[in-house]
Amino acid sequence: MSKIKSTIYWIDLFKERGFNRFKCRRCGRYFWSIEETDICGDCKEYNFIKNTPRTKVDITDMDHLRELYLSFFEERGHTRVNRYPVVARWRDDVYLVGASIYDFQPWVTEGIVPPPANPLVISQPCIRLTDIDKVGISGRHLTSFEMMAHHAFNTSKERVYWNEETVRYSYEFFVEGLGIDEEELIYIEDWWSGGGNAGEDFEVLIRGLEVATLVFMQYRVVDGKILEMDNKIVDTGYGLERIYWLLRGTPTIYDAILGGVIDTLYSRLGLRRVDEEILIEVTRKMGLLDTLTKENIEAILATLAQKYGLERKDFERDVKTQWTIYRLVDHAKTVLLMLADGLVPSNTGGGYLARLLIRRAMRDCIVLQLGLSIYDIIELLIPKLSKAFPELEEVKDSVLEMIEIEEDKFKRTIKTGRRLIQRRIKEYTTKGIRKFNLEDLILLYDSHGVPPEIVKEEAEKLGIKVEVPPDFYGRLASLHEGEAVVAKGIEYKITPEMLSNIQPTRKVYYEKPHIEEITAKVLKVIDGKYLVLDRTIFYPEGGGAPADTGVITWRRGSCKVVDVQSIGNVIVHVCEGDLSTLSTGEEVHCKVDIERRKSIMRAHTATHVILAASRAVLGKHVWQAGAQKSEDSARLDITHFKRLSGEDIEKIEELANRIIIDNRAVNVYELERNEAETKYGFTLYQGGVVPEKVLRIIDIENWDAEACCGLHCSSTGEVGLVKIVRTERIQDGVERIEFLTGMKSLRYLQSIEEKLKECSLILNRPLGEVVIGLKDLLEENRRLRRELRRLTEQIIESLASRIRSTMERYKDMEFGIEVLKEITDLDQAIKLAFRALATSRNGVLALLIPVKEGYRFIIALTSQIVDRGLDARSILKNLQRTMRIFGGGKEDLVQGLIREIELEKIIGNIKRAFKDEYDRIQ
RNA sequence: GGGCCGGUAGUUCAGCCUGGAAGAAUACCCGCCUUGCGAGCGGGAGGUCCCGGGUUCAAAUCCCGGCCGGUCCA
Repeated sequence: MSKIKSTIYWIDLFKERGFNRFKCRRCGRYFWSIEETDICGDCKEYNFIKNTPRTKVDITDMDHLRELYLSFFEERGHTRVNRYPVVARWRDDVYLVGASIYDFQPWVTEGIVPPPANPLVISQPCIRLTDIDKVGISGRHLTSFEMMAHHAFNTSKERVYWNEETVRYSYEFFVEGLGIDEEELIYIEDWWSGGGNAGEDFEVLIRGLEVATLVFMQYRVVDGKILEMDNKIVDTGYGLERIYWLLRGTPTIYDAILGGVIDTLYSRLGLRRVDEEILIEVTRKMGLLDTLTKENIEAILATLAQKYGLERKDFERDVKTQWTIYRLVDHAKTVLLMLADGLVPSNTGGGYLARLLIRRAMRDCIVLQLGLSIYDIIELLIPKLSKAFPELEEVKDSVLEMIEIEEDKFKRTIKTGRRLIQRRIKEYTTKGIRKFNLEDLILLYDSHGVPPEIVKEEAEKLGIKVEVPPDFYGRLASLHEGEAVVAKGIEYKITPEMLSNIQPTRKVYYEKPHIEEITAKVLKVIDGKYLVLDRTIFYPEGGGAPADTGVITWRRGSCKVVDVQSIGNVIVHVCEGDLSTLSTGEEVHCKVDIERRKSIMRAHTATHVILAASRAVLGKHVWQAGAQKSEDSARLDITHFKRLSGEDIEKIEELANRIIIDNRAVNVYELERNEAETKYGFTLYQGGVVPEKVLRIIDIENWDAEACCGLHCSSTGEVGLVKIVRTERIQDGVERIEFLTGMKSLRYLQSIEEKLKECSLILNRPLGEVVIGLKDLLEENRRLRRELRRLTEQIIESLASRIRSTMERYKDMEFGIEVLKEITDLDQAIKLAFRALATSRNGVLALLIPVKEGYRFIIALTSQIVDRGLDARSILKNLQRTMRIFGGGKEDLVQGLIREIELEKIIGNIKRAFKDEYDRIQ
């Protein structure tokens, strides 16, 4: 991408303070520094470890540092904004928040919604899994971190601040806020792009460590072209953990931020730590590697082992153990943040990322045979983190339960995996293979979730070599490459441009949700199908609720409204009927199908009631994962880590109905966004609502509050009876609840009662005894089946002896042809045939069972006669020359169908075929 | 959202590719051996082959659809 030449990097402050511009001889980038140097901070090894920069404040812990930062910017005119959840529910392009700016994308950055405050300061927990493989090893990578940030949103109308002020703030924070010498600061000129936006930026480095990035976001990237935006956004990011590490000067970032937990783990496990001096050197070397491969890691370790005169294997194991513990603590913290914000582990979606982390951590524990589980670590972490995240205490129990369940699931996966491995190896040994097949290795992971490391461990115990190719996961990726992505079709041909000159539609359905009819003025008719009015009572499709239907009439005609869509802030009515007699400006009369509307309103209010009931019964981790309301039924998808039990459902149903009987008021009002978030928290955003500046709140008195644009009952009593009719697991971690409201619940119960009554009538038992009656019936059925089998055995036995006595002879062949009336099942006939042949040596027997097309038949041979060369299949072939006979089988048994009626002819043919074929083998 | 794997005796699974008599191990019941336990030996009982359709003379097996479970990727 071509960089735009810009004077944006030339900051007055630099001149004032004596910064000069240099070019790095390593990376070629320009940078600003007071001290003269030809190498930028990024290309140097760290030099703050065990040698921290001088500061004027003594930072006691991370909470202290965070507070210092936030209040520093508050004092400089920024409004403090609460952190957002790490689960990015307001976006559909990402699952997790990876930077503070994610909180404001796309609504604020695109200028659709004003920022919650301007300028603002925030400390946003972020999760990034892109460098997951470096975590632990590099000494500085984390899967979760806090991005402290000050943001300013400049528009063409309002300038807040830009490059000069931004750099000045950063300088002041480090030099005045923390009291670090200005000579320590290095500002590297760089370019940032991501999420469709781009801009120049400064990387701020102190002693080789990047502590902040200051981005001047002012371009949009479309098809590789860079276009200037109207909105210019100051997007900064100060790494809380990075800065804290800098001030602590510990060998790794993990020791700085989670040292206490790491110490506890070490003493609990009774393991030896790597010597600190050596660890520092390991970390320095690893920190400089761009990509970590097994080879370059081991090369470095080998060199160091030699340098310090250590046994290479021991040293490697100690270092790797230490890395693993770092990684475990890091992953555990990230998982904790995810789960605490309501992510439920799953086989799909965002929940999968939580599962992935948990499984990687568990795999490490197994491979290194640490007597540790991620559960223990999370238990240790909760008290440490609850100062910064007080909500952890609240969700502690369900988080720990989720972890427990995940651990069990993975253990089960490993257990099945071991069996699969053993089975493969059994196959190998019979075939004499000594090496594990790569295809099997891929299959085990891809289809069964067994990591290759586990396969290696298990298989090598059994003496089979396993080679895991270095690009194992890459091969998997290419395996999945060809998978198609299906694009969603666009339903209507109305674009926002076609509506650009039209005034926003007045939404009378919000003002008066209960009125049925209204008069409105025609603003535009598009394609003789789409009608735009100045005001409407037709609710458009949205938020999981379908559009209203109804009729519109005017002086010379009328039409049906079949769908309603909201495009921008214009409501478009999709009509069926002749609109040609309609002219712009004409008055029309609108009438909605009010019964249908009321049904949907009941379903909508019930959805809120049930969601809150689910949270009350199951826990705070329950979030709405989707919802659909229709005239006839409704469904709500909730996140939950277990299948809903019958008891769970009963409790939810009961609680929901209690709230309805209470007849609580459903209040609808608008609230300024920040105020709403402070008052209710992020549980407001259940239905994937756009967080606008002003939110429409649906508040069920002392029960539930959600931002929602739907139409609701005015009190819960209007919902009527709520009946959950079905639950379904739509994916791991998401349960679907289908329910009915009002009269439909009653009708449902009535129809069930009706069916029960019918059962009672059929079983001839009172209603209360149908279950017992049914059980008795099934038991009797089983008993009769056994009885039937016993009797059939007897019949077979007696038929067999009858057949034996009627067998005829041809030369030394015994043969028989029998028509069975006592048996209808072909399998029983086969049993009978071999039973009858048991006493004969050279025997062949045909059994016929009459059916409507003719005769089902089998022909069975004794093994002796087969040994002598007679083949049942050639007898069949012989018969096919004279009869319409279909079938097949093995040498001693053929079966099939004879499509002939005349029995005597059939028997004659079979008899002749027996003799013919016997003669042929003589 | 997409891909892959699986559903057979109480349990763990084989059989499926290549259609033709539903199997093994284990647990269970009975007997024998043993002072007793463990174990061993012999025998017995245990099945809606997930459900529905299709192909076929014939389906656990092949095809389509559904349900359920597992798993990987985004």
